[in-house]
Amino acid sequence: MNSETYQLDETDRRILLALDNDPRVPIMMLAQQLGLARGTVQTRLERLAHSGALRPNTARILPSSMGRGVSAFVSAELNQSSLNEAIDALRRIPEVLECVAPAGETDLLIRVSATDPDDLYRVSEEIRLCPGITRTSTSMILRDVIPYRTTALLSKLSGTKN
Amino acid sequence: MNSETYQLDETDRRILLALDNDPRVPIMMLAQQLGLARGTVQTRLERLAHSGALRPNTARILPSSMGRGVSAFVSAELNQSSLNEAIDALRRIPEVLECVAPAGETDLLIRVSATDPDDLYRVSEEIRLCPGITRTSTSMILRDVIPYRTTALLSKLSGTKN
DNA sequence: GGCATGGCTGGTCATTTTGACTAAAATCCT
DNA sequence: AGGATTTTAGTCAAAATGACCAGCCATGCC
Repeated sequence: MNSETYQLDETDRRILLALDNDPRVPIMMLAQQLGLARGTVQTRLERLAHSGALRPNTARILPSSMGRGVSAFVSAELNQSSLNEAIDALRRIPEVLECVAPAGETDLLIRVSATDPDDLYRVSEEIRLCPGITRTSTSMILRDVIPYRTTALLSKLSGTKN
Repeated sequence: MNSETYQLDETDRRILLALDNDPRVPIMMLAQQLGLARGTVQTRLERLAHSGALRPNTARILPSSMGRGVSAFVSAELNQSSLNEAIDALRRIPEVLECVAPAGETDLLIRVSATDPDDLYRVSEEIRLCPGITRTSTSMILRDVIPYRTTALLSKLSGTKN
């Protein structure tokens, strides 16, 4: 179910783009707006929901609306042997919004959010204390220049066979 | 409309958490599941939609489902005077999914996605050629350890006054 | 060529949901 | 305490939903 990710086709993309503003528009509106039969849209929506191609809905929530006005990237080096413990520990910190493993010197790049600089300090301390983490370096995000988006990619793909 | 971000309250958070799996559940189900009146949920949903607290729906789409299996962070240094031109140029590259300005040596941290390493090279070239960008350094994301989430934060807040 | 498959269409049906609107009760704020 | 705001619980007509269906058209396979 997770081995090969579901690939969106042109119709999926059109539906998703049409849902961009309001994910709750009635299926019939979608259908006529896209020139599809209602049943088709209904089927696609159902399929999409189970496809694993979408993050959970709460991934749409901006940290700032939860009183977390301060964001930062924490890069961490770690004791390679205890990677999994470190990840588990990180997962248990609510302020850890995201974590990736990049190639290069830093082993983990962690995105955190906090209420204020003081709180940010607390969170990065908490990260530093995770088992297996040997060194961290925090850099605050000064500005959210382009917020996460896929719209441009979606549109680019549109008009292509696949 | 953008100066002060809307702050979610406890009810908003409960609604959003309940919507996490399926953003299209009927309002009545939500209402009875949460022990609220239908009208309340209806009002909150409408308010939420206009609050600016949520990213567009397409932000839920995983790049992998668009045939973009390769992700990377590109850090860029730039000629400070032409910041805005650089940003505009970046915005016009569909593969640029996100961009933040962190404190520290790198001026911009850019998240990109590509179909394969070759394509990634092409994209980073395209970034390097943006006006005002003087130097870039690309590091591929080997693993998506914790995908973007706010659920933990939402739950943490629950049970608090605000 | 002939056939099965899968997806889309356009139609039906009974049931449920929606949006808009009440008035009254509860809650919040100062 | 008093006013403002929110929530409740109720109504209504109109619309959407989910679950069907048979027909049609591509596609791929033997």
